[in-house]
Amino acid sequence: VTTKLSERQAPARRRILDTATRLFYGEGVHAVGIDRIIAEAGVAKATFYHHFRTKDDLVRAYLDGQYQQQREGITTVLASLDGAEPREALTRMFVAMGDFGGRPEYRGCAFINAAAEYPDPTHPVRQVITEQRRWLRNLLRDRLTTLGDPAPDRTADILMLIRDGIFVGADLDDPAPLRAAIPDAITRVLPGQRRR
Amino acid sequence: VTTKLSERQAPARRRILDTATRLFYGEGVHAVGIDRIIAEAGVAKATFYHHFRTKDDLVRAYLDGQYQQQREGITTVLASLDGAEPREALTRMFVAMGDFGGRPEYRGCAFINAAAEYPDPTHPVRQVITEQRRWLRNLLRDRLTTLGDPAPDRTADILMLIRDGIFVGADLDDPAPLRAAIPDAITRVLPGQRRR
Amino acid sequence: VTTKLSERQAPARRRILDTATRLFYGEGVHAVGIDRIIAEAGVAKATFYHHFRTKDDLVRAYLDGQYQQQREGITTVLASLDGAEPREALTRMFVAMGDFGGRPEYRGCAFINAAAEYPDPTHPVRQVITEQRRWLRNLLRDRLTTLGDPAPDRTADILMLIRDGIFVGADLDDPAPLRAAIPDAITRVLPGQRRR
Amino acid sequence: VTTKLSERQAPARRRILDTATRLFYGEGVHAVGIDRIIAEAGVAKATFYHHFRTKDDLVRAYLDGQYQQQREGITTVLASLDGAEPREALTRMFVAMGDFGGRPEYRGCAFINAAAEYPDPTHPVRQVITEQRRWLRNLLRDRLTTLGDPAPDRTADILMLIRDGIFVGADLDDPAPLRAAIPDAITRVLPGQRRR
DNA sequence: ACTAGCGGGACGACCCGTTTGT
DNA sequence: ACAAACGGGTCGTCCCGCTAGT
Repeated sequence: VTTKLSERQAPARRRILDTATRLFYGEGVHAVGIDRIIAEAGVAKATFYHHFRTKDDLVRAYLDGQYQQQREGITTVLASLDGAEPREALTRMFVAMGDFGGRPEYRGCAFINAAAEYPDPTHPVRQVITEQRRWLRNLLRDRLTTLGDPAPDRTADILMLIRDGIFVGADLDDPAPLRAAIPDAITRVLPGQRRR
Repeated sequence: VTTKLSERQAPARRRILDTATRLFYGEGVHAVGIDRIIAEAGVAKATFYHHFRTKDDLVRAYLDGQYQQQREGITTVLASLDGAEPREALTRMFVAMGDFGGRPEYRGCAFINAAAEYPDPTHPVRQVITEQRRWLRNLLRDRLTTLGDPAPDRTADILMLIRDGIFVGADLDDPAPLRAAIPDAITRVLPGQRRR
Repeated sequence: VTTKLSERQAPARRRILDTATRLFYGEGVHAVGIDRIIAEAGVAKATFYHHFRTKDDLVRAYLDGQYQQQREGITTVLASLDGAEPREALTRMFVAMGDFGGRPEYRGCAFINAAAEYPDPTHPVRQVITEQRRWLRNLLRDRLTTLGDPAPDRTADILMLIRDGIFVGADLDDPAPLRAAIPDAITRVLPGQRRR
Repeated sequence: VTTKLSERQAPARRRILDTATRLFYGEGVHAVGIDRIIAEAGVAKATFYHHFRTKDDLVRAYLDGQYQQQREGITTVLASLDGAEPREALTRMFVAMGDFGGRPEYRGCAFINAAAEYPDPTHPVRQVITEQRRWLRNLLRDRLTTLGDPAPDRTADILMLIRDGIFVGADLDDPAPLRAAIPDAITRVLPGQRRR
């Protein structure tokens, strides 16, 4: 007569983290209190503090989750582009970012937004952000190296500018023209191609 | 025999706004309470609420100030570049942004940071941000038109990406390589110039 | 070049008292702050505190004014009923109370309402209320004596019940049936008249 | 060996409501702050806001409690008068009101007092008051019908006047003569009885 | 592992009545 | 007549800890 685990609802930790992700991303970290999270996750306070020592721990877990999701997302995109021409693949990757920014629930880059609320660069939360950025920059640089860019570090830095610009602009401006500009931007920035 | 107004300390409103600017920019809006602002500004609570109806009003005033300062800053830079070649002037403008991002007290773009804490796009605070962005994009587009860019709107969109990327990256990454990449980025993005 | 007093708007003290009367009666004493009164009266704070030492002083003045107005009102009604049969005059007086309670801006008896906000029976505000009630009861008793009531004190007490009931009920219940009941109530309560 | 729930001290919600009832009734709603209530109830603020979403919610609960108490009180009185002559029972009921008004801690009618602090007739607090009054009036009318009153609605309206007069006067005037007048008042008001 | 409830105390924004100086 | 100052008050929310019970 006991409910099997497989039939039970998502375990408490998952529910907490999912709820926190939704609320933190949608409304900001400081704007969402623990009480609201536990209420919407349907768990008791003690349960929350059993799984997360403090709110900041939860914020870290939230960003860790975002980091992993982003890696999986980009990995998937790149896998689907396996046969494509390298330059084309890179462009498609940035277009995918634009697509992401065009979704109705889009609310900016979780990392950039979190950084705005955690000014102290030594804060653990910031470390996740730093790690995510390093990972992405390395990925770009490796791709550029493969692609034969004579200055892959430099181009990677520039592509990072574009990336941040996309994530910020898709939130603050009209995403339509911005997304339309992405392939052009990548083309201009990548080396060795005649223009116009 | 009465103290002249000019000799008195900065009037209350100024002190409040200056303090708020320093704290909001340095630590985030939600992270700074009214009590702290009035304490550091050395004014009474009633005085604060005499000058600003609500905290959001103060936030608006803070961003309005940032907007104006930014306009003045860019105007000054452009004035000092009056004789320069248009393409060069534009590059210098972006380099100046990088310089701004290299300052020790730099903490990101006040507008992007504020947007992260005000998710609701209809909020008055967001309107200041929207206005600032429109102003900058128009300025860029006009410059590009003067410069003979065949697609000034498109290039302006791309330059906005670069701008946001600079302001974000200068906060989240090592600003040195980022700043070094700026002239290159502008060169690549601007039209009609042979590359490499 | 000085504006003649006769040309000026209502003097400050009057404007303050009128505004306070409107707001205190309409929204309650505790619910209305000094700031609001001076704003709506269009006077400076210093002016306010020049005319009234404290808020409680203003409340007293407000109730004094209500007291006087009520006396004048009743005096006027009675004067207009000078020739009427005494019993009829008394009835008319209570009907007039009901009429007062039927006005759209009616919000209950100023004295009863004020007493609800000033529980301490020794408070100056309460003394105005006590005085008003004594005055009215005496007036009723004298009328009843004139009218030949063998127990004027007793009947006055009962008529006071009716009065308070009218002022309370006209605010809390539908005033229409209440007002219709008034002449009947007086008839039943007054002595020596056959019924039905 | 664990303390049974029944042996523990009164649960938080009860303590809060009891304290609020005492203070709201004794000093007025606006005059009593949340902080004072939680201090005297010995609960934490979070506990308070766990049980009552806002202060107004507590005020509603306070009046709901008064309403129920009053119903129980009157029901008890009527039960104890079960065999009595109907007219006598009604008189006794009003005498009981007077007794209530004669108690040292008496501070007026909780409903009338609350209405004075909540001018807006659409406010939830007012709805409790309206309900209480409808209930009482209906009870009186039913009694009068039973008693053979040819105009039970009219007499009920008049008895409501008396009721309000008692509750107001017992607070604002000397309760002694007022209480002495009650049986006489009821006699005069009830139909069909020779007088004097 | 999870729940309900409670305690604690600092802090959030905002308003109170009052006084002073220009 | 205005602006500023003052100190404490309003209601409400913050994050976090703890106990008792399932």
